[in-house]
Amino acid sequence: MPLTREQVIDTAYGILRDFGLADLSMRRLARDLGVQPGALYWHVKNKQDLLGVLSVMILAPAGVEEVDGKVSRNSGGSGGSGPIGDGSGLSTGGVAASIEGIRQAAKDIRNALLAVRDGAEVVALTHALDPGALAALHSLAASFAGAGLPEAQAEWAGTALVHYILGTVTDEQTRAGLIDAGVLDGIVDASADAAAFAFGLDLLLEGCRTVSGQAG
Amino acid sequence: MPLTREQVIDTAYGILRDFGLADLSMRRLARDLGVQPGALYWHVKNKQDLLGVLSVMILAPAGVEEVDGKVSRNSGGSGGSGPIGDGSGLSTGGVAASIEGIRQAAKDIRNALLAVRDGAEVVALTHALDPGALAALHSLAASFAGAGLPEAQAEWAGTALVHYILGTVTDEQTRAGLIDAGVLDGIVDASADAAAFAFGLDLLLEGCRTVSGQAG
DNA sequence: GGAAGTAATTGAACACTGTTCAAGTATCAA
DNA sequence: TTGATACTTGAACAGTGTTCAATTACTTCC
Repeated sequence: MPLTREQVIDTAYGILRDFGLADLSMRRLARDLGVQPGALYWHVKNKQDLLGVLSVMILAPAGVEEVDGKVSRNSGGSGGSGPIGDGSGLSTGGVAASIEGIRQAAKDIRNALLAVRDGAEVVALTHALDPGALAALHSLAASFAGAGLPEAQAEWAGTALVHYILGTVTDEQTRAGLIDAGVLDGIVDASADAAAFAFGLDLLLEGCRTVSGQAG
Repeated sequence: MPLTREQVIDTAYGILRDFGLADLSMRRLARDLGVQPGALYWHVKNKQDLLGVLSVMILAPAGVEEVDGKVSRNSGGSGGSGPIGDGSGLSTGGVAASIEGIRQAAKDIRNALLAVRDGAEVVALTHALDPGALAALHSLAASFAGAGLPEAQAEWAGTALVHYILGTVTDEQTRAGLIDAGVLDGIVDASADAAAFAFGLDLLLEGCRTVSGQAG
């Protein structure tokens, strides 16, 4: 039977997950599928298009679903959802609840990125070429609107958080990759990374609380 | 007369500044110097080494000087320095003064990055492979220690800020590049970008103030 | 069953990338 | 002038993403 787009994407995802972005070349992908490189371009527009699809897959466990253009959050990640996330897409609680929801969403996104090698880099690449293409990031950024900030500021806060997440996790994974390759020595301290991430998140969200309090 | 390392670096800097990272290939660089590509490798270890040097040059206007291993800040950027920056490398004022100094340093770094095409991307690349290689970023991160935060938290805050700066400015420049290339439409609104950056910076620094106040 | 038409794949090529290295050429000191 | 050092060349290696005419596989219709 002929090659399908699904096979191409799944195999690409497997290479990325297990070997990283550097190993995900069109030729390597074709070889793994037992096919010539040109064949891939029947199923996929180009490599960036493929990475875009992979970005969505990477972020899927973070629990954003798109149905008929409506976006709702689904309490992704491991463990119970926080005090928010009723699935309506509209915040029901107050400012405090919103901020806690954002915190949880940020952590969910980080976990999703960490589950795939170079996940953050791939997502950052896709996001750079087309912010708004990734629902998970877009809805995270949008959720600041329900946190007591005026429109412009809410947008700015959202992009700040997205940049922080992608930058931090990209660094974590780059460091892990270098250590893994023997270029850098040291050990990967996952709990330290998690603590550092949580602290930076605290700063942003505390700042958000303060600013929204004084200029609501 | 023979080619010098300085010529190589200066020409590379010129290509980067005027045409961007995509145009800075070793072959293009060699062509501009009227030389074969192999000749470059007598003066420069490899491309990453070259980018490392360029990163230092890009950040130079942000006003960090390295003399005998000691790092001091030199009130870079346009306009007068803030209430800090006495050049001793040690903060003399209180927490508030430190935070204002950090804010100014962050803005200076952003301006330095914006002055060169893809400046943020180049610096981010260098920083990823070796954090601590770039004095300007390192000293910015270190300056949180004088802002009333315990050691571990100060380090986390520093890396958070660095990630925020590099991520945000990389995005600004990528967007500008895409618009310039006609891939994306819209106009570059520099003042909006500056306001967005300043707001994200506010969040981080306000958060820092709050956290340092409750857990000094 | 055979012809027609579409769907999919091949294989080769294009225009690049960073990097290496034996061989050759300048340049300078003895 | 010889010898050594400094530097450059030209070619090659091993890749990269992408395109496209020609070819094969598969399905549909008569």
